[in-house]
Amino acid sequence: MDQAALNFGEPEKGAGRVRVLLPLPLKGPLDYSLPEGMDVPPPGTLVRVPLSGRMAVGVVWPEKEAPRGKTLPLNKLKPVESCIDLPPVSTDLMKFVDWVASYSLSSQGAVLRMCLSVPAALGDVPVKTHYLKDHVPAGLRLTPARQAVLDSMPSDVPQTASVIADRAGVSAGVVQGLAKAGALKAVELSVDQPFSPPDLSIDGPNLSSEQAAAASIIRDQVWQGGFQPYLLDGITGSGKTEVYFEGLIEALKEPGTQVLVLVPEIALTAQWLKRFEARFGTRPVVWHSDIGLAQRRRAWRAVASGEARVVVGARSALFLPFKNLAFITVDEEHDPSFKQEEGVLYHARDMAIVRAKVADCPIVLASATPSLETLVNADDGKYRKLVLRERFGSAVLPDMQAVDMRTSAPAAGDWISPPLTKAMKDTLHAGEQVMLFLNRRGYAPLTLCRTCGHRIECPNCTAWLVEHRFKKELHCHQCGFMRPAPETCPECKSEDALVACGPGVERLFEEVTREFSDARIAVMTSDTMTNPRATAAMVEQIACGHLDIVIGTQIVTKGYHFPSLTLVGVIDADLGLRGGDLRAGERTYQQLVQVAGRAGRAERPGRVYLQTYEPEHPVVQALLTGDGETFMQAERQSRERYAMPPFGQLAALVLSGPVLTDVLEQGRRLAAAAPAIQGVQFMGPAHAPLSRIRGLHRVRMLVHSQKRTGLQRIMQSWLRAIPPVKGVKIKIDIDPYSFL
DNA sequence: AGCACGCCGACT
DNA sequence: GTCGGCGTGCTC
Repeated sequence: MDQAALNFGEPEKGAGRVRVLLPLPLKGPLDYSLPEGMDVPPPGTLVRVPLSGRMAVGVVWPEKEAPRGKTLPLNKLKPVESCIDLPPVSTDLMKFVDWVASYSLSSQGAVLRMCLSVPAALGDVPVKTHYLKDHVPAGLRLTPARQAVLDSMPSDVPQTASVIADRAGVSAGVVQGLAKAGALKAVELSVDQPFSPPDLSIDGPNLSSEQAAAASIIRDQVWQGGFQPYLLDGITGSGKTEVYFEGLIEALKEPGTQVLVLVPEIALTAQWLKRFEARFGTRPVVWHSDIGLAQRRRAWRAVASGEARVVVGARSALFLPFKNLAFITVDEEHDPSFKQEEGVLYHARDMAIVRAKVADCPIVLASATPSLETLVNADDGKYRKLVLRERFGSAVLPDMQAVDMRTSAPAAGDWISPPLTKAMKDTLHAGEQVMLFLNRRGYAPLTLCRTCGHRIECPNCTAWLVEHRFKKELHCHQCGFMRPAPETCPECKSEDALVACGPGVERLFEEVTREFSDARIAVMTSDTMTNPRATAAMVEQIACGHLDIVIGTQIVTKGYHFPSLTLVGVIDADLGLRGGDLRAGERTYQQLVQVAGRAGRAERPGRVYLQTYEPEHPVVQALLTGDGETFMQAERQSRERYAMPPFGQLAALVLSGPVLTDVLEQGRRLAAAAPAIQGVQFMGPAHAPLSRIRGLHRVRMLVHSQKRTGLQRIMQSWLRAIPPVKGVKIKIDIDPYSFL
């Protein structure tokens, strides 16, 4: 990550002219004139401006040293319509937008769009009529109902008619009648209730000496201020959360400060929020992709005004308009979901570092299984490392064992080996819970016709349709296509010839139901946990022991804590290794450590069974011996040897379009124009592993630089020179994580 | 992202 | 003969 050049040009005077950045993927800011009598709005001001026949909201952008290109004459410019009555966007945020845009090679406007992704927040906030007591006019007929209203109303807190009526035990009409008669005063109040500030006086739990030491270092840094990243490397159950909570508290002691906690989307659970509430006496401001429109507006405005002191959010929360950001935490920093794979492609963990640098504040990256990138930065001294080695309380790490599937094979058509079955029986006997982990949704990943050999594929993608037997449907996990599960082969019309191939969690459910007929079983996947309420209910059921066996995809690896769960069975420990991309080993190791961490968190020791066909694989060995350090050291050496990230840098190009020959032609042009640069290799074009998605053909290229930084410039000058092929889109992915 | 302008099918 | 399909292209 190139953190150089966070410099910013001084604002420049241009008479009656302002540059406005719009939240659109344009080349850069547009110029507008200032109407007669309007004060020059300072950079950061939100303005409403005309744009090809409509109104748009933008931000007055600082002038760079030299305005590139030709400037339009003042009289050709459209005037700014008005300034919006909201606090101006901070200089920090503008620097951050510029930085992210130039790092990710996307337009500033596309990045700004992530900051202003709340159209509702920029308009007027809806109001609701509230009522207060007024002087009762002479001659008012005071019926018993009216009297009840006046008696039950507080004298100073405005309330809505329905609340007042409820409390008085009358209908809302009575309240409106009183208001009409002048006995009540109407006040229009925003429907957005303010967030209550965190309570810093609540006593925290007693910290272990290790936790206390780490917390005190973070607290000192927060108190002192200034940019400094920390790696908080603590095994599962070591109480990392309590440690960074201490950092939050220290930051919040200063009036007006704000703190941000970034978490993987999926980890924003009711359990996490409950924990927060216990420590701070209130809920934090929550931000993620599917909070409702009203909540979005309320949260955005509260962040912009400074009222929101603590924000917990998924990666997009990085782009909120903080006024005074004083501390950032990235929890589970290794989590691959921090990489944004659509639109502006960025890694939220890396951009959080930049955000902290711009805000000049400390940042903590927390994980039980830190990414190699972060470990290297810590070893290089860029990040300070804090280590927690003890599990909190009396909990001990689970006992891991491998099941060699070559010698302990399950019965034909089954997926659970005899040793794991036995362990499950013992665990259930002891009144404890079992979790089975299989990172595959649905019943079976492939449906095959025994007669003609036809494989049922998605019509739009090069991908098999996955059977979802609970819903009696076949789904494409790439594009969302679905169709009813057929009875006969769609190709040869044979009856009873379709067979499901390979396991999925639903199939596992079938097997478990058969083998453990009186066990209470839950399946946890994104298909069964579609809304937070259903999720919370299921989690509660498991946590209080109403379920015996949990079968889940990666969704179970994050954020949950089940006290009587003592056995974890990993159905296919090799699954993640097959893709063979550069981080396959690292990612599988991290994921399996995280699943294993679900076992035996309370006083009961846990056991983990890893079913594998390759027990001697370094990942499996690292898990069995508990020696992750040696494993990551080996990973590090191999990355260093081949100058792979973070020792070198990668950029991927994905070309896509409806006509394959056009896409290939674009690839050929790009390859032909690739510059010869020492230490930089251009690879491809080649068909992408997923060669068609949503009907678009895909071709990939990869650029590899031996140097750690600076690939952007090379990419830019290379791509600028290429004539575009119509109907072909080019996506640039700096620091790619997906190679599909 | 909108909203324009711009060339080819089913309607009064 | 028109209304309108959404395919490229521009927005100060």
